Amino acid sequence: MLQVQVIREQKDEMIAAFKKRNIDGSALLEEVLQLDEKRRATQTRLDSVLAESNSLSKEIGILYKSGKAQEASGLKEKTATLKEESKQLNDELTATADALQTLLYQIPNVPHNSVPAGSSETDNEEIFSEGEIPELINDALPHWELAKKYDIIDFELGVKIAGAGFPVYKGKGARLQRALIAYFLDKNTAAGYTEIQVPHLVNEISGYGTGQLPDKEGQMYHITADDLYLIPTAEVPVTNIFRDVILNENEFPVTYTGYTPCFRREAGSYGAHVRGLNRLHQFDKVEIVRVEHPSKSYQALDGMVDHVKEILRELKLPYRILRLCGGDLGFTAALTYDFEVFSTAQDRWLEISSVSNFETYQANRLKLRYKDENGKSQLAHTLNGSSLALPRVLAGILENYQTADGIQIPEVLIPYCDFDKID
RNA sequence: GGAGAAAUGGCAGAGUGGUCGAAUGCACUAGUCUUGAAAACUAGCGAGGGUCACACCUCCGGGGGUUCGAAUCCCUCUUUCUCCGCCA
Repeated sequence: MLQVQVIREQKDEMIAAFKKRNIDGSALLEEVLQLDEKRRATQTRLDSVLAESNSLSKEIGILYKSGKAQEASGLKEKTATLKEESKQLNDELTATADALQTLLYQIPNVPHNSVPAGSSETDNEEIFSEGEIPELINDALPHWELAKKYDIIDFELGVKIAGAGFPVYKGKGARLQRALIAYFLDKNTAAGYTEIQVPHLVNEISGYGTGQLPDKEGQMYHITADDLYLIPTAEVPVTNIFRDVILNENEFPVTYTGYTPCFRREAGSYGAHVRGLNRLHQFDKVEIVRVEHPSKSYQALDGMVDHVKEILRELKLPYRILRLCGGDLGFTAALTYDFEVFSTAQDRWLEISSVSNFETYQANRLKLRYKDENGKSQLAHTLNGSSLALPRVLAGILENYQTADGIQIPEVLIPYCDFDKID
């Protein structure tokens, strides 16, 4: 959520930046400023009515104490009008503040300077690529065929138990999945992230805190009986640890890593590109989350990118990094780098990580602040990234490491698997 | 799931209708003292809105109500604790 005060000061810059998202922000921001002005004016009027009524009440108290009940009841009549007035002003204030809040919830984050303009993923900017695209054997298979051939993932069984998009991993497939989780967590903790296990269901407030609500209401599974949401990413529970928190400056940086399953309804996204592991309703992901001082957050973002790079390098997977364009940028992000692994057998790139700086956008919703050197509260910056999303990494490994007589296990994973080949 | 108790500042803990945003202690910050540290002493020390700065306003788990006036009384929700039941 944007800060009204910043909108007041930088409206024109914001409008320019929103153009990169193909949004005309001028009317929206103007409305915010008008509502805010109305809010403050109403607040001021209400405050003065309350001040008067407060002082009358004090007087009445003193009068009663000194036995002048007659005079007191005279003053009481006065307070009745004030009460009526304050009630009205309060209703007005609440309505204005709600309208302002609703409006602010609808405004996405301001794209960072480096974000290219663009309308779709074709406008994303490739900034880096690495790794050899392997030459595959003649009858190379996509991962869903490999999964069947070696009996390591059973998609039909998942359909039977839950539905499409809920695969069942078996034998070496399950073990490889577990190996990847352990390997990612080990890499992250070695890089200084504290491992954490969090709830997989969150309440509504948490959904608002990180920005999944109200924007992506339909994306999450909602348990209506208890009004809880299945997490679409560990970002939600992990970042919400810091809701209503005021950090000391010396507590920066805060770094957490956590493994969770992720649940996404993916309503309406069916078609050729969602076969196999490409898009699931339930998948596993290891996430990294940072809370940073505003002056350090972009440095931290670069550090996260380097960290993910290192993992992919160790896995020896061919990948590229994209800087998302305004049109593809998530609602809450100021800058996002997507990592994509090349899926040889499908001949396409698969997104396996998304690393973002949200600046103060989430912090403002979360009320996540720190005390600066003057003892004033300032909003912190939040960041997060996948390291990594499991199914597509798995797809990439299966496809890129296939040979005529089985699937090789990447060297770094062999200690975690206790086998070096799926055959 | 049933019965009872509770929820106050970073923590502990007073406060049961009026100048209470809230005693006191601890912690913390600054200063005095000290060669230095500790101790002691002095001062400061919740958050938000508002203002050039004051003033002023709001917040004692959340929401609603009673009252001229609520941390204090009533209703409701949430959470925690104790006992019973159930259970991986």
